[in-house]
Amino acid sequence: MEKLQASGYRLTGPRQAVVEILAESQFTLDAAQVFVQSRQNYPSIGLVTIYRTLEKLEEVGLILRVHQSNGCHSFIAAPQGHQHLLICRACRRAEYFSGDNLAPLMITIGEERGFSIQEHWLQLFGLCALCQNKQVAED
Amino acid sequence: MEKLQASGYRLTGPRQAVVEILAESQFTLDAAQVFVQSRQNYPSIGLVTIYRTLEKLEEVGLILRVHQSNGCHSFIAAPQGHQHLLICRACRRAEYFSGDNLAPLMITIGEERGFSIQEHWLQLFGLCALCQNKQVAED
DNA sequence: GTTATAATTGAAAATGGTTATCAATATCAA
DNA sequence: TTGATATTGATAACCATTTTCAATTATAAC
Repeated sequence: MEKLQASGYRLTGPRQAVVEILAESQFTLDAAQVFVQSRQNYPSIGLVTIYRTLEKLEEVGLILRVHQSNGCHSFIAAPQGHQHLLICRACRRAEYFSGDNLAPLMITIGEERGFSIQEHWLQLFGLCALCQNKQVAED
Repeated sequence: MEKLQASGYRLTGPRQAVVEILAESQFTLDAAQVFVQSRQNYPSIGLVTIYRTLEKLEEVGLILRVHQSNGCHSFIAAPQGHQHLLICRACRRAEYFSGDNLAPLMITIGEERGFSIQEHWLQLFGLCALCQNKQVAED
């Protein structure tokens, strides 16, 4: 919330509710899920406010937008530094990891192809320990 | 087209038009772009047919769905084997590359976190040689 | 503490990409 | 050639997300 305020945004009940939900969640959440959960802390919150708050939280760098194969977006609290996501396809539990050694490859590829590479995007998909003995879903 | 037929689908003019567009494109194309371009070969084609054909081509493995940050999907002819995409943010030119050495990391991460990792997803973004001296767009 | 101002909110309506419906048409096997 | 069935295109429906707008609220100035 401090970071939101530092960016010139006002501190409001609805925003606090959304921040709390995302800060505590171990799962990626889409707008509808954030809406349902935020209502428990702030019953009068509207879905539109969810979208607007998510947009601002992303802008400020507090949350990340996670792309799903159905074209919808989920969100999750942003990590410290540069990390990537490991996501369970069944329950959408998400954990960060680091240690990919992609910098040399990016340099090589960039030189070979004449691209100036700005960013890389890596995500792992699988089943978490809890879901491995259960049914499967999709991205 | 042979692969389409081998999968039990009929060979039709609209499908041929879509396949040709994607087979020849150096860029990722979204449904609307495929629609416009396919019309040049097959003027009566409808947008709905574009969506249906893209769905089948993806199912058969002839094209890949590329996720964009705006939530829309683009498509591109599938590569040989396991490769990843390097995409120009300005013109959406796309090239495949291989050589990421992620297998060891995936094993390590999977063991550490108790995940059974099924898939990894890597994409590079930047500016192609032709666009480096021009304006920038987004994913 | 009050007040003024501008940001924020929620409801309803609009938007835009994608999907379902359905009658007409075209493909392919017999 | 014919018949069964997949495919097509137009229209309408769908659904996540945005826009609009009047009412409310947080914050800064008093």
